[in-house]
Formats: sequence, C-alpha cells, structure tokens
Amino acid sequence: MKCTVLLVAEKPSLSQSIAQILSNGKAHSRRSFLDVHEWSGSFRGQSAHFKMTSVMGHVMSIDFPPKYQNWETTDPASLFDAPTIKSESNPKAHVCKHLQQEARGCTHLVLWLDCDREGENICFEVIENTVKWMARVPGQQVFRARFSAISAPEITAAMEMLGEPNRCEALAVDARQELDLKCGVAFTRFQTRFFQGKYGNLDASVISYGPCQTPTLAFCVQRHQIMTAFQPEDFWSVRPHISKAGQRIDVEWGRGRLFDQGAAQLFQQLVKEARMMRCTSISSKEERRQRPHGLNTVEMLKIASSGLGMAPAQAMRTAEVLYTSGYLSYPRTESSAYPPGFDFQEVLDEMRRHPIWGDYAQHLMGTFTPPKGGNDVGDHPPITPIASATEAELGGGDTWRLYDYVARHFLGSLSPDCTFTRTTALLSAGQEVFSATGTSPKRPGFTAVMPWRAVEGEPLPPLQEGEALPITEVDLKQGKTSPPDYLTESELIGLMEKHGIGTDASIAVHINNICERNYVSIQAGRRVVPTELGITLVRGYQLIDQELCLPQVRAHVEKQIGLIAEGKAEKEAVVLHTLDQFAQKFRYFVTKIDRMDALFEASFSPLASSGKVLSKCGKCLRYMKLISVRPMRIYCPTCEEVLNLPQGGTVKLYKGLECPLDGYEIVLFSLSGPDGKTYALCPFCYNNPPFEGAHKVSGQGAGGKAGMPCTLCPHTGCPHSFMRMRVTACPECEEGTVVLDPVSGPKWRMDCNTCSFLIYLPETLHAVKLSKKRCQECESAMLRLDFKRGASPLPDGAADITACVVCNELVAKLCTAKHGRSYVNRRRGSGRRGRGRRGRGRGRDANPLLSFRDF
DNA sequence: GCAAGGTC
Repeated sequence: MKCTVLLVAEKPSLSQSIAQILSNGKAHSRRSFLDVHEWSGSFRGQSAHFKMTSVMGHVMSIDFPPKYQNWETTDPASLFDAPTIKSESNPKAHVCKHLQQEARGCTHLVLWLDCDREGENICFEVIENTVKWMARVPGQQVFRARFSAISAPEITAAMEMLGEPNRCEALAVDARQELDLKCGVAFTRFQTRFFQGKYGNLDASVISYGPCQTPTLAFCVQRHQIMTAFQPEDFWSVRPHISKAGQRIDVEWGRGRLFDQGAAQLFQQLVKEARMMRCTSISSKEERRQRPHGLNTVEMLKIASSGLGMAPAQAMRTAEVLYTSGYLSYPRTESSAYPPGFDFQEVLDEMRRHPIWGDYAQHLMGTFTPPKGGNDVGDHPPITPIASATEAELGGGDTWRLYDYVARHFLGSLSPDCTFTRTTALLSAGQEVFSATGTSPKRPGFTAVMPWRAVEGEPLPPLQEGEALPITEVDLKQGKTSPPDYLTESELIGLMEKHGIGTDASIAVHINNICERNYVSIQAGRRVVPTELGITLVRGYQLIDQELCLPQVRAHVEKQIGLIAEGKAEKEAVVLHTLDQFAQKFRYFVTKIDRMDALFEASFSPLASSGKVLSKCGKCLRYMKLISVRPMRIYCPTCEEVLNLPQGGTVKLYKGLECPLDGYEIVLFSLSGPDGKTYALCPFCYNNPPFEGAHKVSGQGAGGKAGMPCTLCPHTGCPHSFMRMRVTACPECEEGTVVLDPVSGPKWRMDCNTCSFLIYLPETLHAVKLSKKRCQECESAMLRLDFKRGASPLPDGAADITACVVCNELVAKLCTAKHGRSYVNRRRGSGRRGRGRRGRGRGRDANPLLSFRDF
C-alpha cells in the first residue's frame, strides 16, 4: 500500500532545503498559500509520496477575549484570572487553511520544526490543523524529526530516527505565553491609565511594561544612575621621560596612580634625584590574537551597532534582504561554530570571484584549517556569504557594508590567528619600578582581511639588561577618575544576552521598543541614553518593587516553565502559582503607585499648569485647555477631566457652536497633510458616544483612541451630525458616508466620514448648501451650488443650481475625487459591484442611501 | 493602544 507523508518545517526556506536533501534534488515545487515540494520515495519500508511544506513561525497567537479588550471597563487586576484565546497569528497568510488542505488524504505527518521549545510548541499547532483532516491508518501517524543542522547527513539521519513530539516542552511555551501576556498587559494598562492625561508634557501614549523590555530599559537607567552618583577623585602619577636612539619610551609607573598628592610629589622627587633609569630585565613573549568564531546573530548585531553604526533592527532588516536575495545565509542563528561537514570550499570558491578579497579567498582555499571552538546550537550554521557581490551590485549603503563585514568575518574565521611579539622591559629609578612594553607584528593572520582588528603599538627600541638611560624630565601627571559613559547599544545587547533577556530574534525588537516608547534615545556613538520618562519609570519600580525591573523576573519565569518542559510539574499548577505571584506583585504595585507618581510629579508638569485655553466645558461652563504635546487632548481644570482628541492634526474652535446634547463647545479638527480633511467634533461626545453602536473613527497618528466626531453622529436634531450633512454613500469604503465639509470654502469639498476618500466640488463655486431635496434617481442629498459671478459653467449661465452631484453629469464632471478611483468614470461603469449596501454598516441611515457603486 | 515569541 502506498502512503502519503506530509512534512512540515518552521519556515519556507527550511522546507525547501530539507526537501532538496530528502528527495536528492528531485522534488517538484508548486505554490499554494505556501510552497509545497513533492517527490516519491519510501517511508518506513513502504513506497510513499512525500509532500513537504512549512508554516511561518507560530501559527497561533494568544490574546484576551473581546470582553477584556476595553481599557476603560476592564480592571487590569482581573486579567490575571481572565480566560485567554488563541487566534491565527497571521490570518492573511492562511496557514491553517493551507495545512488542512495539504493534510487531506495524507497518512503520515512528520514534524520538521526547529528543535527548540518554540518549535516543539509549533509542532502541536501543526498537529491541530492536520491530524483531523488526515486519513486514518493503523499505527503511529505523527512523527517528530530531530536534527541539529541543515546538512545532508543530519537530515537523512533524522528521517531514519523519527520520534514523537514532546508535549511537555510545548506546554512550557504555552505557559510562557500566558504569563507574558497577563503580566505585561495588566501592568501596561494600569500604569498607562494612571499616568496618561495626568501630566501635560508627558509625551507618551502608552506606558508599557514587559518582562523583557523593562529590564532592558533598567540596564540603561542603572548605568545612568552610576554616572550620576559618581564622585570624581583626583590622582597623580609619576612620569619620567626617557628615550633611546631618538625614540621616546613610554613608561608606566609600578604604583599606577596615587590619590595623595603629597606622596606622589615625594616619589617624583626621588625619581628626579635618581637622574638615571636602569633596565633591570627585558623579556619577550609571542602572543596571539584569535581569529573570530563563526558569526551568529547577536555578534552581528553588536558589530553592526559598534562598528557600522547601524541600529539592530536595521541590521536585521538588511541581513534579511541579503538573505532573501541570495547573498547571505540565514541570518537568525545562535551558532558560532560551523557544523561538521560544513562546505567551506564551496563558499571560498564563490568568494574567489570577488574583486576585493578574491585573491585572499583563493589563497585560503589550499591553506585554511577548519575552525574549532564556538558553539553549535544546531539551529542554523553561522552567518556566511553565499554569493559574491560588489558594492555596485548591492547598491552601496548599509546593504553593502553589512555584506562586506559578513564576508570578511567569514574569511577571517578560516584564516590563521594573528601573532605578534610583546616585549616588556622593567626599569628602575631610585627605588621606583617602571615598565615599558612594545609590540611587533609577526604574522597578520586574519587581520589581513579584518584590518581594524590589527595589533596596534610600536616595538621598543633595542634595550639591554643593565643599561642605564638618562632621565630628561619627571612629570607629575594629574588626572581625575571619570564615570563610565552611557551604555553602547552593543554593550546593551551583551547584557541582554548574558541575562537571557530576549532571544537572538527578539533582542533587536526590544531595543527598538524602548526607543519607540520614548524611554531611551540613541545618541552619538550609538550610546543608549535613558529619557526623563525612562529614568522616572525605573526609579519608580525601584522604589516600589525592585524586582519588577530586574532581569530576574524573566529568569524566574524561565525557571518555572523549565519545570514544565522537563515534566517535573504540571503546567496548570505552575501557571496558577506564578500568576498568583505576579498578581500579588501587581496589587502591591497598585497600592504603592503614589511613590512612582511622586517622581512623575517632580519630572513632569501637571496638566493644570499646561496647555492653552480652547473651548468651554459643558459641565462647569468654564474654559478647557488644549494640551498640544502628543497625545493631543483637552483638559478641564475645574472638572479634572481629560478628553481625548484625534491625533495627527490641529484643532480650533468652531464658531463657538455648542453640542445640543451636552453643551460642550464644538471644535474643528483638521488632519495634517495635503487633502487632510476637517471635521467637527464635540469633545465630550467624541469620548463618550451618546448612541449605542455609533461607529467610531480611529484617531490618526500615534496613540489615537477611537472616538466619535460629529460626522459619525446619528443625532437627527443636531445640525452638525452626519445625518444632516450626509450626501451619499462612500464609493470607496464599505461603511462610510460622504458628508459636506461646511467650512471648506473657497475650495469646497466633501469627505468620507470613515476613509480618506474626498471630492473637490467645482472650483468656481461661491457657496454650497445642502438642500432638503433628494435625488430621484439615487436618493443622494442634493446640493445647492452658487457659482461666482460670471463663472457659471451652467448652459444658460444661471448663477445657481440644485443638483445631485452623482447624477448630474455636468456637475459631476467638474468634481475631482481623490484617494479613490475616479468616481466620474465609475458611475457609468460595470454595473453593480459587490454585495448590496442595504442594511449594512453600523450607525448608518435606516433607509440607506444608494452608493455610487450601485449604478 | 497592551507582552514576547516565531517569521516575512
């Protein structure tokens, strides 16, 4: 009987290379949602058809159910006991559907996911989406391949020795996901809601907390604290001047430096009086600088930052581009040792063609010794070049510089060590001992191709033991101890790696996160400098519960879930226990938040003292203030109420008009940029939509909360509501309605209240008003158009017309639609499109308008 | 709007 075997890898690139190996290059590929490689062979003694495909990382993501998504109505403390749901990570990629489709009719499943805990977890995600769809046959149907490298011997051996997926390891990952989610989200929502809107110059829309990002930030702040606490001290050092054969010899004092000026002066005097310095011993030693190990991701990120001045996130992006275009090998690897059987010759052969280092590679081909040392984690080989490329071919810039580095690093890792001779001379004057060292290169080794690693320093002039040199002068050099500088990004990466914060794939993300959240900024030399906000947060954690910002938070979680992975503890028990610990910490944090608040008060100015007077509050009838730093909002100092606004634009008062529902003064919001629309909103309604189900527009720009402007308000009695300003349904989006912008003159326009679609009305208009009449053909509201004197486009030269801008061809031709296909051409186009619009859309008219689309 | 982990 023939069987059909489905093989699944963690990413498309791996499914391709594993299929290549298992099929001896005979696989045929086809595209589905993801690539599938097929071939025939035998499986466990049976003839078999093989289908190899992949997922793209995790299939599912964890989150809270919709009920818990509202920041206002959900108590963050309740999140610790909340249920969680899993949904498809990337619905657009249709990974679930793909797996189910490919599983149909298969008799066996072989899991080729990466051999780490995350991979083990993905195994079960794959099982969930395949086994139910597979054919039932007797015996074991699901197998796990375990491999430590993507090489032919490893892969074929793994196929011979199939095992079973490890449920414990997978459960450990589920536990980690739940803990990270609950803890991170609870703290983030609580502190965001507590501080947001409380201070005027606090320019952060989300004040996030996370078991990785917060300790990462804390490293940067700790360095800042060391720097601020540093007390410089004066020190003195004796520096005699000597030379030989015209070459000056730099000597180090055996006592290094003294913090007592008087004592240092005494020694200076003694040395002066000695007048001569005698060489008491001279010795030489051969030393070596080791060639680099294979390049792994973390090392690449460090060097990209410190040597190339590239942000880690940028370095990852660049490396990925180089990988997908075939110039570099897979850039996410922990391994710094090449796997056994790695084909160095193949890479060297390719590098031989390179105009810059081709000769060097050629020379290495016959002479290199395979690298030893480093660590082979069994994920992917170290990062190496794959194809030869010149600066011009790669378009220069970061792409070229990163490629250049990786190629040189690879060649360096095959080159000999660099060797040099270090000569040390001991000298004495009076009773004082000094030393001088010189270096002379012996063999450049790898530094020939990595010149920045070359040994610096000069050789000593020839000295004889017993030889005496005259001292020409004796300085007393004064110095000050100095604090360390801010952490370099490269040092930060090193600390994260050392403390197990993040993984090779996520380190760059965490650093990027704390930059984007405005906790740190990257300064000259890629040093990571914490901001006022970053410092205040960490100091706050330190005051309330130091552990919250220490790397041990993560280490603790890792240790707990390690117990699950090893099968020593039940997942449920560990999760409950650990959640309980975090919930306790959370409750304590909440009760002590005023300690952190005190720090915020010292660093940020309260809302009451910031902002410009803008509009009247409907409750106290006094003026509210506009806080224009991001996130822009309105604050009533009397009611101590903060009202959010849409972001990415400006607001001004709207003729002093009031909202008939709550008495707040209405403001006009204008979105920045060309064609940015303007719409009216009542600050109170925007934040507290008065009608159940009225649909909201999400704020534009960072941190904008969804709100309800007048253009979405279904109030029939208010002259600003979309009910009164609507013209017709939006031809571009599903839900929107095109409304007249009553303040857009002299360039009159209409905008969709949901999407960015807009229509400029004829240019020669003087005034526009909505008529009460409706178009007989399409039910759109008709407009009364008043043209400028002598500029009427109407056939009889009439000054005004009441027309439907959709159906009146003359008027429609004079309009210009933007951010959408031209509606003029479309309205007579291909007939009805899509679903009918009747009865759809929240907050829409009960007797919906026809859309342009319906023609 | 929120975490961290995969990967694109």
